[in-house]
Amino acid sequence: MKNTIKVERAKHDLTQADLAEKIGVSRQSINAIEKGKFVPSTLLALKLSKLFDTSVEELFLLEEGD
Amino acid sequence: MKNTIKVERAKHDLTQADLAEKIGVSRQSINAIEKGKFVPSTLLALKLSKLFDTSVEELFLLEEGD
DNA sequence: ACAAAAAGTAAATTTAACTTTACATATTGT
DNA sequence: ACAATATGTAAAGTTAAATTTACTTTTTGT
Repeated sequence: MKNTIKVERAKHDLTQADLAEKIGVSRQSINAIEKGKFVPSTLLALKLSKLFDTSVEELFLLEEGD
Repeated sequence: MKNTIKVERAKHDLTQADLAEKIGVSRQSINAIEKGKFVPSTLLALKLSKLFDTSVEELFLLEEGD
């Protein structure tokens, strides 16, 4: 499972802390998600896709073995 | 958080057990998700939207307070 | 170069997703 | 009505998501 959060964050000029605050999670959670340490809940995924005006499918990409 | 899994399942003529097997979770998980007892992981949400040929956004709907 | 801001990391804990087993109720076909 | 299939539910347990605190490293601005 890959994700494009770092890129979207750059497009929207947000720091990890900014993003964390906007969607109501800890900064470390954003960092961990970007680094692929875990996959966020559907709730978070939806909030992220909404904020970035994209889709969950574009933000989170299924890979072989998922 | 609402979801339209029951409807999609009907469209595709699948039982809860059928769907559970197809995406690799227990039947009770499907039932619990349909009943709104919990929100599935992003991984499951993506598998469901793929199987039903729709989007996570259409399958899972954010509500007030989410 | 220096300071400040941003990002990375990690251990310990809490909360939520998901499983298993097991049984109860509802629906459908004959 | 009866049997089979499908759905609902619940308790107990496991796994994964997310938090908190706290510290280190990297990046950016002046």
